Amino acid sequence: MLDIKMIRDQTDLVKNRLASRHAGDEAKIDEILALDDQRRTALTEVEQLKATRNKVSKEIGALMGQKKIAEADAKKAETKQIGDRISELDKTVESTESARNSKMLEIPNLPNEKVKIGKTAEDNPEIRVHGNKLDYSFKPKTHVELCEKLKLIDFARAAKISGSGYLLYTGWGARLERALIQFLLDLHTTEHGYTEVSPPFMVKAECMEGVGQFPKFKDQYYGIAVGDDTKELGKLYLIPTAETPVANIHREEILKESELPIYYCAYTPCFRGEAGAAGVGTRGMIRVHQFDKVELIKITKPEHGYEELEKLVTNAEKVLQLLGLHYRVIQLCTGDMGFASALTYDIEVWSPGQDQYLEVSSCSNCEDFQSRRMSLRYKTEAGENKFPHILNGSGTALARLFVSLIETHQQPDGSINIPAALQPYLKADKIPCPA
RNA sequence: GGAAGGGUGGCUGAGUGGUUGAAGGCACCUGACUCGAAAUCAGGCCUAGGAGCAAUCCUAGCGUGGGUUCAAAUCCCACCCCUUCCGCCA
Repeated sequence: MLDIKMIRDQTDLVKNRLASRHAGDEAKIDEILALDDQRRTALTEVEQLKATRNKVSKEIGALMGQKKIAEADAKKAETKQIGDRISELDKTVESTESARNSKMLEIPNLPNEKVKIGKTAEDNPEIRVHGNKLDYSFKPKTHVELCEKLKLIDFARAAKISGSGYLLYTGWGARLERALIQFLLDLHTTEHGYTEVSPPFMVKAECMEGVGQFPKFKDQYYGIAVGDDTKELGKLYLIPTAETPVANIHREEILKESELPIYYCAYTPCFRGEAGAAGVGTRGMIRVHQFDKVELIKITKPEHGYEELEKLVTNAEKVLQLLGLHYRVIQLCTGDMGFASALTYDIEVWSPGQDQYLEVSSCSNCEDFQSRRMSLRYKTEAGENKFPHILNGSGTALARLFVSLIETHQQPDGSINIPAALQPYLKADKIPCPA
């Protein structure tokens, strides 16, 4: 969330930057300020009353010690009334504070000043392109055709057991998925210096809130119940990305400056309701309710946040380079950025079968937006507590990577060539096409 | 799920309802002593919110949330977590 002090002191700046997202959030700022003002008025008064009560209570203690019971009783009567007023004001402070905080949780992050002002994905600037679209001597098949022909995925039976939007990997398909996970984790841990973690796949609501998924996008995620116990429903949620558990690892901690930067990478499945997205690009593996992903997370000092983001993007790109895939890097404009992000690069890999680019990685610096929400700080050498920058990036999403990989490397005979970097993991140099 | 025990500052560990934000110790920081270090001595050393230009002051916090009281780490209630044992289980 945003710093309430910044909202107070630089109101116009905050409003302008929010307005650049074209989401109408700037209108909520005045409501927040009004509540904040009410809260502080009540707080100032109640704190003065409490100071008085504390003082008198001590005097009562002293009088009791001297056995001056009558005088003590007189003072008790005096503070009794103060007590009533205090509990009244305490309620005001609490209600205005909680109303203010709820509203603040719905305000997205401010775009960094480097971000291009724009409204939609049309306005996203392209940063760089790697490789180019291959010319095929035959009409390239789509990944759906390839998966069916090579029996990599059984779409029909996945739908039978779980409904639409789920994948049943089979045979070479399952092996390829597993090989990719292993390849990605090895790359990031041994080449890029990340520490591998394997987190829970279910988290508390406060973790969802910590990274910005709650409260605004609650209807996008799966809540878990034990059996039919509805009391349990809503206590835990299936993670939509490893970012959720991993970014929260150090929540409510004060790290030492010397511990930063922290680099984590994690493989997890990701669960997304995709509410409202039905029918939009839902063919095959492009948009599903469950997919695998290797995620990269960094916790850094604010002054290093952006150079670390550049490195993170490079780390994700390395995956695509090693797999021989054509891709481009774009920067999201203000109107297209996610809720928590201050600056985001998307990496889109080319899919010959779809004849379009597919987003396989989104790398963001959320600055201190998430660390404030989860109360993660670090102590500087000077003894000051500061909020670190939290960065996340896919390194990369698997389902779409799978799509691009098999479509790109398909051969005229229907088989799929495996790039050299992946061969040791799959223990094969091609996936054969059954007759 | 059942039984017992336990949750106090970075760690350890006291705490009869009333100068206890919290003794003592350890660790850490600053200064003194020293050529330097160790030892010793003096001081400092949590977090959040609010007022103030500032120095500083005030409020809150002893697992969490309620309650009793003029006053709660201390009494009452509920919940959470940890340890051990039992049950169940991949």
